[in-house]
Amino acid sequence: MQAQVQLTLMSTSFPDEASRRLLRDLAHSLPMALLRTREAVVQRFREVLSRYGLTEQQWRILRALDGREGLEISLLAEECRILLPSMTGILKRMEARGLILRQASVADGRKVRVALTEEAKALVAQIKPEVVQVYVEIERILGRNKLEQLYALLEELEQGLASSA
Amino acid sequence: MQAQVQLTLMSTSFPDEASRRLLRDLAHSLPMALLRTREAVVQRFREVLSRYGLTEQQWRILRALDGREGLEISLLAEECRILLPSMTGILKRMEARGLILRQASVADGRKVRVALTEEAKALVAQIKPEVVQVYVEIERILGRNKLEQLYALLEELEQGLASSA
DNA sequence: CTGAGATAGTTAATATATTAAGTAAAAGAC
DNA sequence: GTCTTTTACTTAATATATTAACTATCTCAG
Repeated sequence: MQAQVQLTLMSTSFPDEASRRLLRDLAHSLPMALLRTREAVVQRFREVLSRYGLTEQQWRILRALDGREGLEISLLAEECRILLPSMTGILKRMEARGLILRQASVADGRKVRVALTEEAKALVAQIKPEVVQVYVEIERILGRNKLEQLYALLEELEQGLASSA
Repeated sequence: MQAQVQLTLMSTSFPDEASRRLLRDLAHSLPMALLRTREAVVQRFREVLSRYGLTEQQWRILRALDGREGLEISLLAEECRILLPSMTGILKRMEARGLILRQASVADGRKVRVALTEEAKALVAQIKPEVVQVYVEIERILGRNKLEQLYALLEELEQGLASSA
């Protein structure tokens, strides 16, 4: 079965319908499509964030912590989809800049909670409206319905891949 | 107008309908949704590619060069959505491993064309069927219609953002 | 020609991503 | 209560992303 697929793929002369469609899908390339669109979207946000000396990842962390008391690093990492080794460095830089505070847990010596400083909260409040404007533009481009549709499809695929893992 | 939005966003007590929807969209976070889905998709491909000691980026380059005589580095970079400074390092590693060849252009001393070695072509032929199987699974999860729908929405948003840049 | 720009790539510096190891504290097994 | 395993992070090593600066051509106006 696997060998069959390989064979038809390697002989490009007379591919049957099935492998022709697979090849077209391959040309589509879902990772590339997701990358290109994400790149285009993120660029808009980056234009805003870079004026404040923030990276996209730092903004994700600011957004996740905003309006909360604090969060364990692991939970924060999970929510922001940033791996722990990356978090270590990012939080170090954010702490050095005075955007976050760390406090070790008394109950569990391994856990560390991080929270926004007042300065960071003010920064988030200042940036948020500009970020909202980017969303407004995106919705203007795609329309509210299609945007919701896109969210739904992305979610469905993510969940499907996760559950069949 | 901008100040208006900011004001409603900062008073979380009684947000009106518009800002409430904007905040929900913000919680959605399109970059995060694209990231999460892409992460889930790419992980499947990475399981295959890592067995061959390839990164996702290197695979994009292999795929782009496969079946062609060669390509200028700039064009390759554009097609693979990899920035030139990154390309320099990636191509260096791929050349060291014997996957690509470089040849300076005679017509234009600045340009460099890269092409796959025979070894690389054989590697691509070997890996391709496994990659196709990942696509088969993705299509099984989402269904062909929804998958095409997803591609279309991603494309439309990307184009929209590009043209309104 | 010739000098001002534009192009193709690389180098440099900093920030993240990814995988593997390592460390310290906590939870469980016995 | 020790011993093993798990958990929460950090460190290390390598690969890539991003922005800026630099080099060697090339192009083209004058």
